[in-house]
Amino acid sequence: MISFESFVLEDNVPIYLQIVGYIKRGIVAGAIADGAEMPSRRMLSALLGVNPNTVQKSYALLEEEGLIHSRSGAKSCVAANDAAIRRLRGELLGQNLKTVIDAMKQMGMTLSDAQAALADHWEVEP
Amino acid sequence: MISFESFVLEDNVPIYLQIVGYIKRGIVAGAIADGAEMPSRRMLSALLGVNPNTVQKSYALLEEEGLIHSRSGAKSCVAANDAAIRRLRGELLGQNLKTVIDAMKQMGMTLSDAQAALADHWEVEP
DNA sequence: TTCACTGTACTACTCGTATAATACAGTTAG
DNA sequence: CTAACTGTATTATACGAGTAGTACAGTGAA
Repeated sequence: MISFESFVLEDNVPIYLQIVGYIKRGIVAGAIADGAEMPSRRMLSALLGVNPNTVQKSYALLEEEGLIHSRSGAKSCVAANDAAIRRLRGELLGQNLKTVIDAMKQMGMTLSDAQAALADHWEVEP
Repeated sequence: MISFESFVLEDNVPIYLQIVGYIKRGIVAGAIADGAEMPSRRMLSALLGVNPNTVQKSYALLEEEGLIHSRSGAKSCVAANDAAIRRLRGELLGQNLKTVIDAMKQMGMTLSDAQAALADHWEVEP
């Protein structure tokens, strides 16, 4: 079962998208194996302190993308083979890096600056 | 005068915050010098294709943080000395990197992986 | 079979974002 | 001086996000 221990809510980005991103990254990392059970919508909403409808919205989005499979009454489970995981890794990496790279370039930084800054901030957090 | 040529609207993040971020990065890069005139709220809103009230919200936020100075009737101007710029650079860099580093770590990447990915994506875009 | 849990589906409400249309007083260049 | 611009303020509307409460049928273990 996936752990949501390191999940922290951020401001200015929709909660249901934060949940989707967290689960996607968990799938890429292998923390959630193919076929594994997902926590129920009610349980996860209680754990995160958000509304059940918000988690439902996240799960519906994951279902649309074919990353989880749900049957009425039973727990949802992960549906992500190796090909899907590879595609997902590239997608997430690209999205995350594009924002930072654009910002750093606009601030006048070079690739060397960026790599130095990345190394500086890598081990700072607990 | 600062150029908004490379400004592109993103989804899922408030427009007025995107504008604030763009201007802050411009100040850090030196593209907007201390004392320089800001574009008027009406002109910028027309240029970006957003509502004047949205730009007003951005400027009000920058005013609150002491990064611009406005007098009724005259154009607003930048108020950012070297100390303020240094503080701003560290602030923006930390915010941007924290999100990416957390995401990469959750995906199971090492610092080497991250630096390689950063280099891969650095020169891809026009 | 029973019963707790599951996914799913509603309605209603609050709040922040964004737009729209004005209005008014201060500034500044012609 | 004047006219075009400026910042500032107001009211109204629309939409998505998030919360709250409720309901119902399917699933699965005791």
